[in-house]
Amino acid sequence: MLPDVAEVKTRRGEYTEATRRALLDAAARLFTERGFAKTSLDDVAADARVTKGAIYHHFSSKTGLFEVLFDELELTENTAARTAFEAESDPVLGALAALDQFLLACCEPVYGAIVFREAPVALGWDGWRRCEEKYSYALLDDLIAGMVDGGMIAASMRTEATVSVAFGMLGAAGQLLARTPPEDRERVRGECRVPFVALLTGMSTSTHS
Amino acid sequence: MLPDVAEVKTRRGEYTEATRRALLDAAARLFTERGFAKTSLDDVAADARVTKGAIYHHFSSKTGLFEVLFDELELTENTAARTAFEAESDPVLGALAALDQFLLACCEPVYGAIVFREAPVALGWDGWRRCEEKYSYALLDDLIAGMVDGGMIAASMRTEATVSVAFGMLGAAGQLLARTPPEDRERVRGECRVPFVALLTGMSTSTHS
DNA sequence: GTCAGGAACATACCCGAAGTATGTGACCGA
DNA sequence: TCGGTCACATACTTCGGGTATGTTCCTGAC
Repeated sequence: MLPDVAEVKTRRGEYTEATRRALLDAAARLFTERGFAKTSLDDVAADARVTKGAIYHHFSSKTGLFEVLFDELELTENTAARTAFEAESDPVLGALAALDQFLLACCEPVYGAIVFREAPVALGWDGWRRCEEKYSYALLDDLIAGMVDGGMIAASMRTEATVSVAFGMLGAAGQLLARTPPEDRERVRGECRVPFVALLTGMSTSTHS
Repeated sequence: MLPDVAEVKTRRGEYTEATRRALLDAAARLFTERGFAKTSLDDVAADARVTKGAIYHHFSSKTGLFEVLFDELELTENTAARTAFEAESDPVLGALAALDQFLLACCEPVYGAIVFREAPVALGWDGWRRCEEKYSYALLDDLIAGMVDGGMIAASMRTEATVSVAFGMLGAAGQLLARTPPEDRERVRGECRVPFVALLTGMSTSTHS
């Protein structure tokens, strides 16, 4: 690593952590701008002012690098959404609060691009789903369970299919927002809420199949 | 091309069409089994008993080959779904008929795998969406328009966001079905219908945002 | 104090796969 | 029959992910 901005000489660990951070930041930028497939590891390394050796020292592979980045983003966002959910006493209001938190996060360009646009490409659909099982799938499952236990929706809704389809909705909304020019995001975000509200309404009234 | 099974010597055009067909069939098989990324063009060529030169003679690139395959599958399926939709006089029943046709097609392993599992990987998310605009997006748009015009749902539903989110639902259901072992498909297909019915129900009753 | 050892990278190389350039035989119209 | 073009095959280039190895610096043990 070129010591061009190395004013502070502290402990070694801080240096290596800085390198790791620089790599993750560079990857986030380039993957968001050019896409995962069209970004080479040399590009990422150059952007972080290191070489490819540093990448393979800190991460297992290109996919591994992406996965760490993915986990970072999804952990913070998912925690925020879960917090919003649990802050409400009513599960339906909690679900809406979590939804709003999610849609808001998708307006931030990096999150939507990495988690919903690039992740299927980088990890494959199976890998993507595997990674999401800790986050969105788990949250959706809890969310639906809460509404079922509260008697708001029918128990027949608590299936893997419902969770998958709901996740598909979130993904589509996220990608749409990530692609929408900033000046239109507020409007589109409101429009995205509509089908979710309709789904919740339909779930609570329809007890038949 | 090795003339090992060249019993019938007919016109040249039929030979070349047979080669093209063989390439598309081989691609469909291998992309479905191994995935797009893990299938090389040499593999496809070998499976069709030709070489890579034949591929680049008939198609523009690996992506181009996939796109032709995608268009073929999506054209037939989309036509069937549209036919099912237009056969019903009531738009809501028509939408359900189209949905059932779609879910049924997803149980056929090639369609679901190519159109929903591999397409985002092969074409990137933007390219996928671009290709789908002719098919699923257009059909969903007409479908929603029909329900709005018939007064079944609020006009506020007719937005790009609703179409996108509905497409995300279909995609998720399709991928789930494509991944589900054959013996469970019937059950899962029924479970997949539930959130769609709930969405339609919710749309028709909720006139507020 | 020094010396072994490992952490944190850099450098050089390998290899698979997409894409390209060129060769070749067969057919077809003139 | 002869030039041209179609329908491929063959040989080559390029690019990028991954690996193997070198190098420097710090750290801790004696």
